[in-house]
Amino acid sequence: MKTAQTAQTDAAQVRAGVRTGAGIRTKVKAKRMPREVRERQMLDAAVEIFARRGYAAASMDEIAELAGASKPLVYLYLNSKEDLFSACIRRESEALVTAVRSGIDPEASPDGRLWSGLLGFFAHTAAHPDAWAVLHCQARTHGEPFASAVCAMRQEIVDVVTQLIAATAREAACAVEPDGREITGLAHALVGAAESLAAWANTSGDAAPSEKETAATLMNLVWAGLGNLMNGRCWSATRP
Amino acid sequence: MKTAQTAQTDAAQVRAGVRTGAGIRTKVKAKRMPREVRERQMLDAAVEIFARRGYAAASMDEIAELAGASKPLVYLYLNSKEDLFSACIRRESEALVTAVRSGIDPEASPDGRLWSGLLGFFAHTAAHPDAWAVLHCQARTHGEPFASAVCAMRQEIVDVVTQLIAATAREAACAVEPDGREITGLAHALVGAAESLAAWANTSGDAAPSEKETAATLMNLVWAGLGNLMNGRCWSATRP
Amino acid sequence: MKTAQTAQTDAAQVRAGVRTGAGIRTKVKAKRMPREVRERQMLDAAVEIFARRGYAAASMDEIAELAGASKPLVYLYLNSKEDLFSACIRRESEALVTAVRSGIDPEASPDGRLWSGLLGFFAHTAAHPDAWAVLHCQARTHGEPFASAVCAMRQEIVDVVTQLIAATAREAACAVEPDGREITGLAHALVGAAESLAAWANTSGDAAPSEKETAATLMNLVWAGLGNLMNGRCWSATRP
Amino acid sequence: MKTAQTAQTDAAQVRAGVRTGAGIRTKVKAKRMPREVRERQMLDAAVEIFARRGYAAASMDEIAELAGASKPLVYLYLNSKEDLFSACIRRESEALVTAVRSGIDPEASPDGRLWSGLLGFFAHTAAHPDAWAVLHCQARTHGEPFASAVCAMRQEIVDVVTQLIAATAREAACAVEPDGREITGLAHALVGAAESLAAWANTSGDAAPSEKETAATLMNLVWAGLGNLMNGRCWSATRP
DNA sequence: CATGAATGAGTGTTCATTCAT
DNA sequence: CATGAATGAACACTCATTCAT
Repeated sequence: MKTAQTAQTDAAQVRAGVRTGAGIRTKVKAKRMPREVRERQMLDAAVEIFARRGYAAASMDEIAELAGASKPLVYLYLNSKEDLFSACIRRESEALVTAVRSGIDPEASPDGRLWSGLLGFFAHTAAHPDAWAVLHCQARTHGEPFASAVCAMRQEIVDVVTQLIAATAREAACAVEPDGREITGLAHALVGAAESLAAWANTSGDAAPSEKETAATLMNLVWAGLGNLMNGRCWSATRP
Repeated sequence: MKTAQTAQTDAAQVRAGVRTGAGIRTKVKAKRMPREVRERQMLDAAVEIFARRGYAAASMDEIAELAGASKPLVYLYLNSKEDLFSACIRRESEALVTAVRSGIDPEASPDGRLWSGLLGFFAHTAAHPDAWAVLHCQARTHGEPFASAVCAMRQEIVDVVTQLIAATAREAACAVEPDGREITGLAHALVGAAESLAAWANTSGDAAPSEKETAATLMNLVWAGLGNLMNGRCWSATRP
Repeated sequence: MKTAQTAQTDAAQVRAGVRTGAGIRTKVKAKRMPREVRERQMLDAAVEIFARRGYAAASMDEIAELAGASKPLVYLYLNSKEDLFSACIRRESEALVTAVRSGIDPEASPDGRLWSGLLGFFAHTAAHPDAWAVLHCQARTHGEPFASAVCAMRQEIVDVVTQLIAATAREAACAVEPDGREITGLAHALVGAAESLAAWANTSGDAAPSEKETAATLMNLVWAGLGNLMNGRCWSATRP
Repeated sequence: MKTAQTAQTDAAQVRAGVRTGAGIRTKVKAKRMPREVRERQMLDAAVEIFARRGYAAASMDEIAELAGASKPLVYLYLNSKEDLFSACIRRESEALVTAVRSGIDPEASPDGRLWSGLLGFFAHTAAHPDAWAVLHCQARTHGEPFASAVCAMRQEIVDVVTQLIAATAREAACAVEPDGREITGLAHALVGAAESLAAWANTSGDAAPSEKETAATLMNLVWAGLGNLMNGRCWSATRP
């Protein structure tokens, strides 16, 4: 009977340790699993390899092996190396944006909302360093289709931050309504700072700061400035 | 007369626009130039191609063509792809550090010095986006020799910023001596914010803010926070 | 019917004669053959090209084409030019040693054994002139790994000859035990003479002597001298 | 004044030790020498490099450097790598044939003439191992023009030996007039044996036998057989 | 004639991708 | 669907050769 067979096959699942270069992950060699699952495994493997080797140096052989699938199957499901890379970027972009969005507590105070958004960002990038490496370092340097996908994701985050800052301004009934353009600039600066900190934290090895520390560093750096700006107080270059 | 004709032909050295893939630059096809000049052209071309395609995907053929030289000549002068990449990193690192250092007016006040340093960094990265892409995105993801070279450069800039902040702290007779690790984090955040702003400014088309405006945005965002930090005042998450 | 047509086409696999440079061999272009067979074809082609052009001048392209396969397949199976050359040497060495060994009738008299050994050596080198060219001319002039492999093979043959001569000496109850170094020299002389005769026979066209005649010529030339040496009788330069 | 200048230049002749790979020779860098001398230096260098690296792997740069001349001059005098190689073969072939011919004492007895011819051959190949390596190993494996040049040289030597054997037969008033074809075969065998012994002696390093020893080995091997043949006594395969 | 800038043509090697079984 | 045979197209790198100065 099919059920019994499947059960048996499941029980006898081959679990083999694989070492690919400095690879540590364990490859699960199981036959006949639903496409959805297989595809996820392929994307997992691809993200890992792309992060480790870079887009161009990553080999489809290695990805297929790490995914525990045959190369023709990878092509059947994901068409080409480019499409595979695109799929990685799409999945990881969405995951990151979701993590940031869902980290924000809409009931919190303005600074609390910014804080929780940052915390979501840093927690996600710390938990998925390969994904972050792909998005931050690989995707932007390998041709238009990839770069613009990442750009769109970035824009989404910038929008979130922009709305956060605008809301802050409104709630503070601030003296000077800052213009939209300046707010967008501030959002870009904030996101850039966060990205840079995330990359730094991920590559700091053992001495990496916790997500809370990283987020606090950034809040310390910018919150006072944001508050000043909301009240029309500017730093002025006394001696340009 | 033949002599005159030849002279004329020589004088009217062929200047042909070339399009290599998405290439836009104009290649100057001039034969027999001193090694120094050719080498600079090669580095220029290499930086551009490395930025556009990434280290691994960049082809020596394309670099040579863009440099207006043949591949063997590139190898004669620069030995190998690795060496060429190293040479790019070295040259661009030094240029960037020099730009930042020489932008700082040592007579200025602490905030003025930070302002002018940012402005220098900013102006340079905006003027040489390819160089910055190579340093920031490529060099760190392609093996030790490159990564450490970039790391050294980054450290120099962080040092500059660190000294700036430290000087600020001293002049402010600040209550709390900030620790080195936190300063490094702040420097990374600053650099990331600056980079992001630069990219945003570069892609804003007509409405692009001037470098001074961009730098002012960043100063507004961070100067107050830096001041607070120097005095031991932190933002605290009231509702974590 | 389409099925029938396809079947026919499959059955009538394209057999095309190819001329590569001065190539004469007929290449069999058959797709999808077992690895073992393809590998043998590759080695055949490699031996031919290495013999014709020399190790350094032989191109993997030409070898692949003559083998009726693509270059990547050659690399998949044989890894590199060096490994391919090694494989050739190994295969041909073993074949030659086997030919010599299996040609010797252990029941025969000493001279009969030498005769049959020569005949075996001779027949093999005449039948596989490319293989002999690779072993004799190429392998020794291209670096240690190759040289020592050929050296080992040569030693095996010298050993065979040595044992033959030693047996002769024993049976003849010879007066003087010849030293090993001299025997090695004699073996080299014999091999050189045999090789030279083989080449001469090969290029004599219609008037070419049979292998047996050639072998007889050599036996006539050396047997008496060998017998003398075994008995301590030397030719002496009466007038140096 | 020109004379003074030249004198000065001559006095300041650069004498630089060069190390090319395992190279040991000392390069004499002298300007303005007669073409004949320069050409000889070039051929010397070429023979050395061709022997050390093989024809294909030898680089014109290295040859020019070892010859102490500029590359364009090498091309001016010798046209191309092929022509240079041909010139080497021609010069060394002639030298070898001359050495063999002039070594033979026409007054000597038959065996004395053979002996002295062999001695000349072995002495020359031992004194010029690079030349012999080029003739024996390189020239025959790099295409028709070279192979046939060497073949012609070889034929000259075979002719010399053939005449020697024929003269021997005549002088011995031998019982059976051996036919010309058999004598030619014997000559080929002899020459091949000598070649093989020369190569062996040259590659034996420190333990290399002297020329007299080598020649004696060969005489011991063949003289008795030759004598027998001249008298119609053949070895016969008792048990073929 | 030396110097050194310059290159066309080719080398060994790799990899994404396909297809028959 | 896994297996493995098969390849087109490219890539880094080298070298004999030329020519202006």
